[in-house]
Amino acid sequence: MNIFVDFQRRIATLLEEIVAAGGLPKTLDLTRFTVEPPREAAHGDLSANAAMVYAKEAKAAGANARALAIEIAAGLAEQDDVDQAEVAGPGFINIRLKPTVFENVLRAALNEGPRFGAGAPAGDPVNVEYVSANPTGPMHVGHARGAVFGDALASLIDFAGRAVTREYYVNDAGAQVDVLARSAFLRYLEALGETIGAVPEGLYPGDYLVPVGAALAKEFGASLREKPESEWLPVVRRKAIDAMMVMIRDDLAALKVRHDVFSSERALTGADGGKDRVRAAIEDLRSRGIVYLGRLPPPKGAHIEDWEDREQTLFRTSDFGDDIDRPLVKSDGGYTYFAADIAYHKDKIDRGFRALIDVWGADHGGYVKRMQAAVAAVSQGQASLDVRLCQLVRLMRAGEPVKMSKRAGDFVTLREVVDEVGVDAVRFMMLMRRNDAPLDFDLAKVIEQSQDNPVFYVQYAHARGRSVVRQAGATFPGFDASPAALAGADFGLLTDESERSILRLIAQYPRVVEQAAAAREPHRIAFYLHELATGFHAHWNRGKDMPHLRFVNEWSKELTNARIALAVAVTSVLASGLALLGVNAPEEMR
RNA sequence: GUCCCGGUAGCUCAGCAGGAUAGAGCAACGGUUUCCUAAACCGUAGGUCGAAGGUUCGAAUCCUUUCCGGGACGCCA
Repeated sequence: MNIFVDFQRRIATLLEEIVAAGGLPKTLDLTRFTVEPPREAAHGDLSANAAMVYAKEAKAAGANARALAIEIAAGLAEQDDVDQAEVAGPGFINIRLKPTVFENVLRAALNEGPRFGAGAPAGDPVNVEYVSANPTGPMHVGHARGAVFGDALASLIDFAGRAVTREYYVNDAGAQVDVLARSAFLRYLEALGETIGAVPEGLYPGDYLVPVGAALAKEFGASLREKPESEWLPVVRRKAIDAMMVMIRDDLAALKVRHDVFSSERALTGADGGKDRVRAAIEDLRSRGIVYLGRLPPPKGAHIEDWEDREQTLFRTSDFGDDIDRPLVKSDGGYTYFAADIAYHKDKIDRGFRALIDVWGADHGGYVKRMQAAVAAVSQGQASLDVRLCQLVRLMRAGEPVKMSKRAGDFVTLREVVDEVGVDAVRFMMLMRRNDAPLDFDLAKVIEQSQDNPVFYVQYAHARGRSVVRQAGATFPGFDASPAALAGADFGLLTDESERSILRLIAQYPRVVEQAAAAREPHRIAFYLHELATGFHAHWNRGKDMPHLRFVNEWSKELTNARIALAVAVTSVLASGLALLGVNAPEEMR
């Protein structure tokens, strides 16, 4: 139940009547105006800007914004659940609702429970791809942001009513996995008793490959040692990639990030047998005349030592909005990463997806246009790709930047941070920030100030609400706190202004969900939850000075019923929002 | 040189398709614990929304120019 959408519709109906009466042109776009909660409580419960938006059109019929507003307001004022509709300022229509509206919202929140705020199923299924960290080592803190963001975004879109598939693209086909294999082979030799000394430049030095080497030694004994690289490399590579993916899946689980589908780049290329779908995708484009042999100008800015001007296989991405055309085949005959990525996105489209979302790090920003061009080309304009860029996390330790590099081997792993500050704090902190704003993540600070982290504030509100419900049970033996029982309470007893303001916040939840999903901005949920928690804490504290405002009133079970209903609705919405963010909603704080 | 993302209170950040007197947390200062958990609450103070033009009833928000910071522009992934 979304009262904002409801009134948007009602005003649209009134506008249609005005159009029919000749007061506005027939071509009116009825989606242009908004119904929103006014910033000032004094302005009522809802505010609509319709009259100002259509002022120009009204002028043609001899009216102005205020006259139009007065007409709309008059129509609204006649409706049963509208207490008052008045025109203010340049033409705002401020609507004050009868209490029954909010009582119905409360009832809906209780009856619908965890589904309150969910959107009706609508729209194309969405494919959300996120994380896609290379299978060459454990996840580090830098990966966490995109992982948490993508996971929460997927949950949000799903809750808002669109089917979502959560996907991870495993980059298991490039040169980096050969490096991984050589690095693992070194550890294998080490496990066989050889002294390997320092890990050579260009290989991954991390300790996490030690167990992989040991497992290889256990499985193959010394048999791999005598073989040429061309023979052992595919074997070691397979084992190492599998081990890395197990590790990454564990890291994801620790961060409570889940995926439905893991897609392998290697499988697309047919490198281990099977159909070469990269080639198929390129051939498809070639047959349509958008792949050709040509030359590219040398890149500007960054000077490249070994730039060679040569004829190469190019994809005419510039026909689809990219700046220049892009190469598909490397000089050694292999596919570029881009070529494989085209095949991968084509695969998603072939699986029926028209709406694609990719979550990338900001360092891939330069890649957006060409990928969108590719999706447009491959789908013949039927599919769209939305890329959400997460600015890189600057990891700090007491004000000092910490370098994060797999090669250096001194990166801070995701696991270390999760173990230290907890998954809830990591997730909430990352989701309290817009994805396209940079984030300084100071380890020392997060650990030291974890008490001040907003996640505890919101979780505490939930725990406090649950405690209140338990308290009601202690005061009234056999108290029935089930939503069904509470939905029958007399909500007319909730007359205090701070109770009403909490009800207003609850009524906003469906709107926040809808808009956060449409804007693809999970952080709006986090901010909303903080606001709801603030309202709840504030109201709770008023009960200290004014005992008659407490949730549990031993002298009135009716009043207690109504207020516990409010508390249950608040905890229900908090739990719902926290679930979208993947953060635990505790029964009590320890 | 081109492209992308930022620039809002001392600090970290919100600001919802352009809406009414720009908000929150932290830090600062002053209060509140016989009372459903003080991991909380109340109050005070703090802002030329980087700058300049433009669009209109109205701009932190849209457009142009410009300054500052970060990132990307290679057959890497």
